[in-house]
Amino acid sequence: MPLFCDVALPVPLDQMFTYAVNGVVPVVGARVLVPFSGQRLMGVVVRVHEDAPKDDFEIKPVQQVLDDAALLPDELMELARWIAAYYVAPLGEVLRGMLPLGAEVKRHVVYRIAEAGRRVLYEGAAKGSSRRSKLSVEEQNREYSVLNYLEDGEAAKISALRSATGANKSLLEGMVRKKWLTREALAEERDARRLERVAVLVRHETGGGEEDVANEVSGGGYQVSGMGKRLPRLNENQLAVMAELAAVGGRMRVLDLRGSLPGAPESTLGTLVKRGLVAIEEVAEDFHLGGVGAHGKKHAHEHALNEAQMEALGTIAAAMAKGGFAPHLMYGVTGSGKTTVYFAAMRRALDAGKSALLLVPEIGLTPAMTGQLVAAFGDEVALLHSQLTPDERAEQWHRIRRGEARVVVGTRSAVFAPVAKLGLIIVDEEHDGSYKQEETPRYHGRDVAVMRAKLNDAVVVLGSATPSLESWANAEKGRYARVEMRQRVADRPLPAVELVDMRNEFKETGQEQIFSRKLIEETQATLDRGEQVIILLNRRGYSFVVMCRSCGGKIECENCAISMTYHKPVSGSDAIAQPGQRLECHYCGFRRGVPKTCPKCESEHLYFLGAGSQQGEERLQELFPGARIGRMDRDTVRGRSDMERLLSRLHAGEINLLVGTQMIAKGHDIHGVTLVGVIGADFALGLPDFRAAERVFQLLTQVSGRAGRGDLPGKVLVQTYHPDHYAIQFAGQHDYPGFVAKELQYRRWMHYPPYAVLANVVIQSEKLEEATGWSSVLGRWFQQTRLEKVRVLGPAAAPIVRLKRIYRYHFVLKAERRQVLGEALRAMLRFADAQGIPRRNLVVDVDAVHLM
DNA sequence: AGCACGCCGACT
DNA sequence: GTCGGCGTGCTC
Repeated sequence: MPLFCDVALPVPLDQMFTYAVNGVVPVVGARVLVPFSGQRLMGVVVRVHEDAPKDDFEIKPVQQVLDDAALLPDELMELARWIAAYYVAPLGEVLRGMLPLGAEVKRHVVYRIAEAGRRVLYEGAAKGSSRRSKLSVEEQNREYSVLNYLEDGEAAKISALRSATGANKSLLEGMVRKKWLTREALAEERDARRLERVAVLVRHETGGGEEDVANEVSGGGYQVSGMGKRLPRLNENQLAVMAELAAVGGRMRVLDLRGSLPGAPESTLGTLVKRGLVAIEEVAEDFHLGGVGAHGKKHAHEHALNEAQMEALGTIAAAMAKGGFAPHLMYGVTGSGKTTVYFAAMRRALDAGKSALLLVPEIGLTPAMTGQLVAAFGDEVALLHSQLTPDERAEQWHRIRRGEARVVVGTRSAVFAPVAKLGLIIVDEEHDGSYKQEETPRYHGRDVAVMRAKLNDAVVVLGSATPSLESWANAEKGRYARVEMRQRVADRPLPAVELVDMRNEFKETGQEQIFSRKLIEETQATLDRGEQVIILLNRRGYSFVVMCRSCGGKIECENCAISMTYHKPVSGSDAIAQPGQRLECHYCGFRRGVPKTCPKCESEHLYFLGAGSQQGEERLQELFPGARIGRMDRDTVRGRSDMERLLSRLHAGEINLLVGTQMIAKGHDIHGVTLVGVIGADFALGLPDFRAAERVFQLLTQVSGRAGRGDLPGKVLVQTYHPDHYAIQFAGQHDYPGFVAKELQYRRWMHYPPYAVLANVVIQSEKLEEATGWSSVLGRWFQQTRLEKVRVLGPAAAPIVRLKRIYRYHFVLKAERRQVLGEALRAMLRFADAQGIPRRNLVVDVDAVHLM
């Protein structure tokens, strides 16, 4: 009986591939290595069966079965299938996102000498270099030495060839094209854990005696003998290394060895290895909780819970005790102590023998929370965040899979953590846009969390001070139980919010200023009282538009239809066109110098518009020369440690005035802050985005929440050009329910989520004609098929019509029911396929968050 | 996506 | 005549 297995491969193709099983029969959920279009790929087995495929394509055999048990449990396989169907994404790509094990299968290319290569080697040697060749003599020599190196017929990796001959990839590829070499792709399994180098003393038999090198060295001998031959004397450094190794029993981590002998040069060990006295072994590193310091915070569970927190915990705990799927929406104002409840609920889950998952937004994995987690859960916690290397990620993944970590905290993809006996999932700041993955598979971490809880009969808690309208509507419909905390802890008041009408400010002062008189005045007063100020200036860089006075054009990125942002050199002076300054595209990263004249009309009258955080900082420095100013944006915070440093300086009071982009709005708990200034947060209200009001409301509320978290009450000043807009008004009154009621009304009228399900379909191509042509082909199809109960808007140019050199047009599909939407999308993809529109040029984004 | 294959212009 | 650059089509 022939056996076949269907394998999901990480390629953008909506199908499985059938392979013949030879030898080991893989189980569903195991990884296999298979040949695929001249490559070797890792895939996941989704079905094992005996049905020979009808179509006669060549059935290739599975090359290697990598797991003898399912690496992904049934439950996660089911979740993967759900995601693939829901988000109209290939299952193989979904699975690739779930397994962080890219590190385990290392793909590499090996080269082997070919017949033609041998001929060149033997005949060409006499002929000398070909005159015809465009290559330099040096490169020809290099090619020759590559052939020489490979003469024995063994395959070699590029790294070996590079170090032996100095050949680079393009040289080797050139030789493959000339058919001098053949190339093979290999994929081999590797231990996922990080390897560390250990130095080991090599034992040598010395004559017939029992003595070995270690004894001789530690016994004070100055001569080392090996294999009966006398070796040259060792120098001091070498002896020190030998002695150190002998002293600890002959084995030591290379890292530690360096640490204990700081004086010895790096090369010493290498010399000893060459002489055969020391060997280097690579062993899997023991687990280290990478980079997590103990941030000596009090144990979270030691905090006494207040009444509202107890009630919230009670509801969640009761649901856990009862068992079964139970989704909750936890609406708690900023500063109401949601984190404390999360921790207590997670503790309950552990106590009940279950495990718990806490999802946080990208920036949310703050040092403070990390410290609290370690304090509360010790080494039972596994952290999965964006800054782990693939190896570290895999290491954490395996710890979780083995059941060593029952509390998992992480960003979006942590929702796939392979925990057993899942009892509780918490999604912190569930409204946060970073839960949406902006590449295939375009899943929403929050929604996947709810689905996973459902598949696991677990409790899920979506927490926020500004819940998404989708979640709020679900609570209204009774699908989610509601948990509310409307008071701040310790009865602290929410900050008073004052709006500053910038239109009046302009009328009265006659000039455009970043900071209003009111904000300057209040800032000064706050600093004078020894308190701290946070100012949100929601744009990076110095000026976000460079305009030409003559033609009115803006300087755009070469690759994108986007204005470039001006960044001042760090130690800049006031003068404008100086070297070192640059324009930067915040979408593709393209940089250029600042031109002297307009690229379009050559006019010299360029001017810089729109203040970003960099300019804000500079202005603040002028206004408050005595202030200790810090800036927090993507330019000053690159890694977690930068954020950590800024926050701890803020905590310590080393900074008393912090300016930054929206990353300052998220979750930080700094007690000395009593004034928050908000600049340009209402800019988004002018954008053609149906979620603009929701975003602005969330941002205002979140940043306001940074004020008055200590003993002193806080105040918020919002500078706005839209003081009457309901998002601004309701945010000023801390009236989330009021805002939601109004916004839901608008969404209902406009048939937008949560009253409709929506998908964005982007048609993209580097060639404008392709993008427009395919768009109209699809547009005509949509018109003709008149899909039932689906509204189609478009085709239209996407809001950013060109991004990274790719032209983009889009449709927005709206439907009342999800099923209908999914069918429409699949029908569209089938049509597109029949029309020969390549799948990679179509992006389907179900529940799109940005319609960019 | 990534790879092989094949057509075509450039160079000798 | 080769070399190598890129467009096309397929992948169990």
